[in-house]
Amino acid sequence: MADRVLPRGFYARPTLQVARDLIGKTLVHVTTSGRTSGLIVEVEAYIGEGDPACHAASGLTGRNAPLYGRPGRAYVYVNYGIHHLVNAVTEPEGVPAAVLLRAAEPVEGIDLMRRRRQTNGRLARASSLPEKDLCRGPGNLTRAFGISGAHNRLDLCGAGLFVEDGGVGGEPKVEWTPRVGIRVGIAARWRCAVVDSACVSGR
DNA sequence: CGTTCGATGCACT
DNA sequence: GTGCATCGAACGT
Repeated sequence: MADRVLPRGFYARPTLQVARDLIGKTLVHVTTSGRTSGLIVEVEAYIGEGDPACHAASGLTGRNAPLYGRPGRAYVYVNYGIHHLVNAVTEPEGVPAAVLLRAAEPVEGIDLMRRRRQTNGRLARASSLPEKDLCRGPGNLTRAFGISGAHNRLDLCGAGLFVEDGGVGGEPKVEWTPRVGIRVGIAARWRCAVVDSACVSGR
């Protein structure tokens, strides 16, 4: 297949540009259980120590170190004790910033996603989920894709977990809104989402 | 419809 | 000990 994996140079740019350009791209995770992929429809930017909502707001710590590292790597952490959230590290190395992947439209491995959603985690559902909800919300996305703490610092420019150039038709129409679920830094409109996508998480 | 709230791990103070 | 970049069940209206 053609090598459509986004190169490191894609991530080593201003975070808002990376966020915008990730919309419509394809997130792919290949495991022994199978291949899952989906179109990215919602992201959020977290930019630098001056951003109060960014994990780097208090400077370098053991947890947020990946934010300061190479662009194009994954920053995965646990929040609320039960959800893994995945980010793509951006900007040149040394600048702590990333794009949070919040929602995707399932493309490949939908049965596998559904199985992961139903069997993984403490909040498993008994009934079968609508396809559009499988990767709706950052916690749901990581569960459907089988992304866990083991993926922290993983290079997104290699094999396994990566983002591909979608090559799908025209550019989707997007909107910029305040970020969701945070208590500080709500003024910045750094959430980018596809307008009218059923797979975008709402408020 | 709407809002509230418990689950749950761990980094940080 | 505190506070989350969440989710969905369980309520109330």
